[in-house]
Order: sequence, then structure tokens, then C-alpha cells
Amino acid sequence: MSSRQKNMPTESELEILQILWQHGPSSVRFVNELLNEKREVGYTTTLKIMQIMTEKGLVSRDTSSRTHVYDSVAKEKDTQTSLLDTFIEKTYRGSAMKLVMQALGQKKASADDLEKLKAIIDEIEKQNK
Amino acid sequence: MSSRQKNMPTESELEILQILWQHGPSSVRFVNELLNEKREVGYTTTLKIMQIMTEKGLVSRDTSSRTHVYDSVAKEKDTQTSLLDTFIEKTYRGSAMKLVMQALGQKKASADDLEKLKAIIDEIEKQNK
DNA sequence: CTTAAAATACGAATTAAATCGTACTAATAT
DNA sequence: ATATTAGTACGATTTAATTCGTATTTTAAG
Repeated sequence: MSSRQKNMPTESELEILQILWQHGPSSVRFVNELLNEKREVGYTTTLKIMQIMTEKGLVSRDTSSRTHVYDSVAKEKDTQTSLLDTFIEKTYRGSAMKLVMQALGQKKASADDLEKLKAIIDEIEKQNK
Repeated sequence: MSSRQKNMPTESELEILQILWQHGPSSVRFVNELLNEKREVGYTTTLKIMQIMTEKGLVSRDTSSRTHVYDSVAKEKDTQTSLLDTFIEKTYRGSAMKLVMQALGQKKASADDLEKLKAIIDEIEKQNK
């Protein structure tokens, strides 16, 4: 297929973005160490991917000191939204509601979560009127 | 990364499963024609993928007549659930609630959808007690 | 000053998925 | 009977993503 659209991160790139979103501007070494808590990845592998991400504009790079510092350019929410749209299309044939129901059905939600949800629903109902 | 787990369909395989789920047992030609409504794919490409899916056990194949008839073995809901879990993990760092809120936030929901949603929420609240 | 350690750069190899060409076989139409 | 059409089988190529080895450079330590 090869349906990757413009600026959408690959799986490995997303992993790195997650780290940058959580921890802010980071060096390759730092990112690589966090990645290695989950799975084994060589340092130069991480470096290479981050260089590619720089080319693609997914991250920015501060080269003023020897150890370059990378920061995310792609915004967390925007990225999630794009990925979500694609996912809904491919997996639920475009039905966001089916996804929501399934996600709710099998995940445990706290009382607090449920309150927030109700608030969103109320909000939508108001707009629908 | 190459993190594809046991029996999870690839993107192309999922496309084909969607067709089988929607239309039931089908020939390669039929599947290929539907695929070509969206994008160009060669007949033998579709054939090959469906053969691989048979090996993997994602689909079954009736070879009693010349034109083989394929049917899904992977169940729609199970497959969606597995894919959803993986997606939530990778994209929302495991927070199903974040996904639900975003999906709700930007998709239009009908009054009927909202009723169903409320029912699910009530259900969960009962269980939480 | 020389060596070791820690970086970056980048081409090349590997891998998984997707695509396709070609051979072969069975059915159908002329 | 022969030619054309429609099908399967399957190896080989292509492509995108990932991984890594090696060269080079920079900094810090002895």
C-alpha cells in the first residue's frame, strides 16, 4: 500500500515524538536510553531516525553545542488527530462512533472520566440543537 | 520496529478483510474489483495477498470450484479490538480515554449515537458501584 | 600532546510488505 | 480442435522503514 501521507510519522518516529512530547527537548542519548527501557535499539539507529525526522520537519535541532538538542515540531494533538482519522478510516470504515463505543466498552473508566465524557456529550447535544 | 504481533493483519490485509466482512465469501476477482474502486492494484497482487492470508489463517478458502472462494476467519470485532489496543498504546500512550474524548470532540454524532453512548456510560457507572 | 570517550554523518545492509511478471492449467467460445 | 479467456501458483523485484557499521570530529582526561 504505502499510504503514508505527508508528514505523518512512522511507527519509530512516533515513539520518539512521544518521548519528546513527554520530556521536552532532548539529546539523542537521552531518547535512546528511554527507548532501550522498552526494547533494544542501537544508538546510531536512534540518531539516524532523528536526523530523518529533522529533514522531514517533524523535529527541530539545536546544533549550537556539540550534543545536539532535538525538540518536537509536530504537535501532539495534531499528530494524534491525523493518525486517529486514518485509523478510523482503515479499521472502522470511517465510523468514529463504532470506535468510541468499542473503546469505552472494554476499557475501565474512572468516575472522573465519565463526568468529563458526559460534559462533552452535553456540549454536543447543545450544538446539535 | 517490526512490531506486528501474531495474526494481526497488515494494512493491505485489513483492506481485504473489510471487503470480506462487508460482502461475505468472495472471489479474488471480486475483491480486486472493489479494491480498484479506491486505488489501482494488479490482480495478481490481490491474489498473492489473499494466498498469504490463507497461510496465516486470516481467511479460509474453498477450492472446490476453479474460482476459489475466500471467507474471513478473523472476526471483525476481535480484529478491531486488537488493532485498537495497539493503536491506543502507540498513539495515546495507553490512555483510551484520551482517544475517546478526541474522537468525540471532532466527529459529528447523531442524537441516536449520543443516546447509545449515554446508555453505555450508565452501564459502566452501575458496574463501578 | 596524546589518548580515550562521546558525538555526528552517512552509506549500506537488512527486513517486511507489497507488487508484479511469467508459467502453467482449466474452461469456454469459435 | 484450437484459440482465447480466466484462473492459480509462485519466484523475483521493488519499496519503505529500520538498523547498523565505519569514518570523522570534538571534547575531556591523563
